[in-house]
Amino acid sequence: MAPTKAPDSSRRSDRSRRAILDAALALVTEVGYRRTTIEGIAARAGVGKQTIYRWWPSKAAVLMDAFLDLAGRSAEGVAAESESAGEPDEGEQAPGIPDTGDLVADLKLVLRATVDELNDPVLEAPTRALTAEGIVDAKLGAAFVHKLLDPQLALYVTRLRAAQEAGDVRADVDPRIALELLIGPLMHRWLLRTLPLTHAYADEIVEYAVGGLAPRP
Amino acid sequence: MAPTKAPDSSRRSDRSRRAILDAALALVTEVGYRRTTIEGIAARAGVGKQTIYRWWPSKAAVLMDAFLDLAGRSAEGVAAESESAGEPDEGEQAPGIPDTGDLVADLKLVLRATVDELNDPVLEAPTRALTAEGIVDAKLGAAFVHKLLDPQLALYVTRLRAAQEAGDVRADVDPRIALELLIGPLMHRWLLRTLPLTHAYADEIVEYAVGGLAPRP
DNA sequence: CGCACGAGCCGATACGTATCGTCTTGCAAT
DNA sequence: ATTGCAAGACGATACGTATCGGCTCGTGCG
Repeated sequence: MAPTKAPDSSRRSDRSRRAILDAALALVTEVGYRRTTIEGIAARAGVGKQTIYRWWPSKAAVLMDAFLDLAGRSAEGVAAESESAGEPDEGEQAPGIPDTGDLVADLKLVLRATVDELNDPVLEAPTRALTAEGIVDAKLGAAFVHKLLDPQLALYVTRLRAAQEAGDVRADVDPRIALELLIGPLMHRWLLRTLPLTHAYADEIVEYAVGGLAPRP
Repeated sequence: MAPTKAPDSSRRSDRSRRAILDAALALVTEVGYRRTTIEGIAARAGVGKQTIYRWWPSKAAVLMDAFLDLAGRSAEGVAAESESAGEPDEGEQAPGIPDTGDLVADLKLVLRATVDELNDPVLEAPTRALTAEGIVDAKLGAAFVHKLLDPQLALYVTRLRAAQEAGDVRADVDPRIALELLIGPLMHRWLLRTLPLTHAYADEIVEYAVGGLAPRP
């Protein structure tokens, strides 16, 4: 009763894997998550359906891998470009949050970048699809948080810890909560589309939040 | 140019309507949104499929109405309780945020109630399903925000305006942004399940947020 | 008044389509 | 020879539409 016929990953076709990931991402941005089907992905990738079902348990899982793949390549691209470009671009996750000593300015920079990312039409559809799926499916949501969100949040924690040591933030503040004070409102507005998500909004959130975290004179 | 659309709502069977709404809500909490089907709702409600398609355009729309219905009845229940508690004639509609003069205490009360609501197993599944659907489907999301969220948020705006007149909040603060500083983190934690959603968390959010909104001495 | 009559909703169900996830078949690679 | 792969047939659901009698109204004639 072999419960799981473990596929031999050493024999896996990387060519098919990439084609599947690319096709999934393309279809999601083109026709939306609802109307992208496994069969559609297989057809676009020039791949048999079984090749998808062999390696992924669900459409959401495929999209998650595709998204991780995109994030990885995007990070590489930005890192390479930022050397020749004069102005810093968006999506500067890998190196962490800058620490110029000015907490407000640093956070504004990062939150503005996050705003740009969320407003990026290429990233919007897949991100919304994954987030929505994770909200309903606890298992997938946990994977999403663990693989994509937590690493980001950890950057805030280190920056906020530094701010505490510098005396910009009270010592009794929990960084895990402080960070949610910053990105919670951003995500809320983006997810529910209550009002436009702008740089000005990010700036105000930073100012209000840091005001509540700063030492009381 | 819509000759086919115009069911006579005066002849509508309220019995069927209720049965459909109840069945939809029950199925969503029992088997989840994904696996509740229109056919399943019809069968459970003892109703023809066409009776659902006649009055609602989609599964999400049915669930939205079911949810509004639930919220309405729940509000009545609360009103009935508070009546026997001593208040002879309380308005049956939205009670609003209390104003005891202590902004922090008032907000903690309301945010704790919101936490309890979000953790209520009866409300959780339908709320998650509707929110997730709204995140992906902009049209439905707008309806969700307009019918369910905005009325709630308006209560915060009035309370925060009062706080501004009382001098507890700076006059240059936009209440629409201040309110998101409060509920954004709550929703963020609930939606993404990063950490448990507790009263203690609600309290800290209120303290940090109000600290950032208060007049600077 | 009273009672047929027709309009329209209702429960039920058949229908064609879409998508799912599994299974089968050759083929290519190793 | 073994195993992944492309292609697609297959049964199972669920969708949304189209009808079919049955039932409940409001209307108008007697």
